[in-house]
Amino acid sequence: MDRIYNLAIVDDHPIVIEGLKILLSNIETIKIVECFSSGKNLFEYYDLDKLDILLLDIFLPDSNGIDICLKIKKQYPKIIILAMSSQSERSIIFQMIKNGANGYLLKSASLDEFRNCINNAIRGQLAFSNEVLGIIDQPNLSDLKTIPRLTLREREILQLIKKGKSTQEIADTLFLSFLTIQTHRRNMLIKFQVKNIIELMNFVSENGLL
Amino acid sequence: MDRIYNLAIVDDHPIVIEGLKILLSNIETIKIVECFSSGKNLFEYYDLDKLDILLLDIFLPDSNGIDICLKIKKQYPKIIILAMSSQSERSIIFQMIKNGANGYLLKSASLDEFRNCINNAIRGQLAFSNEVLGIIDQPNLSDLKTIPRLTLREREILQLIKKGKSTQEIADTLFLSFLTIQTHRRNMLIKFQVKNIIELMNFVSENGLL
DNA sequence: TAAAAATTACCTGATTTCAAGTAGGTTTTT
DNA sequence: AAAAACCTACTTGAAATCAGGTAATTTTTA
Repeated sequence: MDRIYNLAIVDDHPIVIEGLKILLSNIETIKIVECFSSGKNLFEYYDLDKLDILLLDIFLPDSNGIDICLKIKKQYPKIIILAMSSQSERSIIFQMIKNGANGYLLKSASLDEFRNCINNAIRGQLAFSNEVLGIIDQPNLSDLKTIPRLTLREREILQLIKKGKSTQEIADTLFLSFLTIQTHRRNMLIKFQVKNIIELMNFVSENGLL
Repeated sequence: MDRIYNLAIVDDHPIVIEGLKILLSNIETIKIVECFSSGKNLFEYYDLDKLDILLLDIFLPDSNGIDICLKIKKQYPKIIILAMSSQSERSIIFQMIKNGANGYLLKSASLDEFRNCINNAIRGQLAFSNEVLGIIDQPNLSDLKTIPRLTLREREILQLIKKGKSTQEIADTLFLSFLTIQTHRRNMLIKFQVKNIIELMNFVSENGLL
């Protein structure tokens, strides 16, 4: 447990990198070897196989942490990947874990949480910041049951609903009967088990449909 | 120009605050007097009139930088306010300037940009980070009309609407009459000139209210 | 302290959405 | 070719939202 871990950061916010540097300078077992501002920069790095830990932002200008995580883990399974994000979308957290991430922390986490998560991840645990734990804790049925997929028409109608169009307006733009649109709306409410359009919109955006 | 400027930071990301501290430690004319993690914490501060500069995050847990900026500028017009955000919604930038902000910088800005903006703002200039300048350049008519701000109650109700709650459910959770909620809903539709809740939700999220 | 804004709550009536069921025709899959 | 899924469209009726107006009380601001 005495070895020095080589750590790299991927984040497009220089100010965040600066903060992380300070934070990590207090941990003697860690050495920051490189900071990247995009996924491209990361993959261009010549010495990836020397890395032990990767702090990975989810939202990046040219890519996203979810895909990067999968790619890195495939090639270098030993690298410990800690996902960071300022948002806490439930499904993103799960996708990240599914892709092999060793932890997930919100940028709003305290400095202590950051330190703890990094240390725990080194010890081989799955590490989450407190707020993330809270999100994971609430068992969400939608994690278990497969998400029904949208048909072509449904997607089309959903896009118009999202723009704030009423049933009548949708019927007019698609040259369909008002009643047909009503049926599609109802089918979607049933299929996604929600009780109104807003819940439907939430479900759709949370699960990246559309 | 030799004086020391008292600076405060409002940001709910400890890691960002840490980074800013380091960044600002290189500027001799600036002294960080306080860091706040929410709008509430800021307004509870006893010594606001001693502040010269405020670095203000737009997205905060309890409020938003746009409202905070207006309120601060009204009471303490001399305080230099620099808005920070990780997103670059055009209308938010303009709203911020309209409310008296002295600059706007993206958190993805380089450390030099941060430094320059702060220095320029001190010199009395409107300071923008490069990417923000690019966004401002494309003229857009909808920037002119002021976006009405939400009252406390409205925000509260809007948050419940966003969760998919019906008028009756909102009335129950807030211990108010069904009719009162209806009135608030209607007021919001009128005030933001939209025709239904979905358009309202869109408007709100596009403009970073809530 | 007076004026303005916000919060609460009511009424009436139109419009829209939601719920449940049916059903014929088309497209896709097995 | 049959089965399954999809798209279309209807009926009836309940529930929720939207639109317009009024108004008293409380809080905030000038």
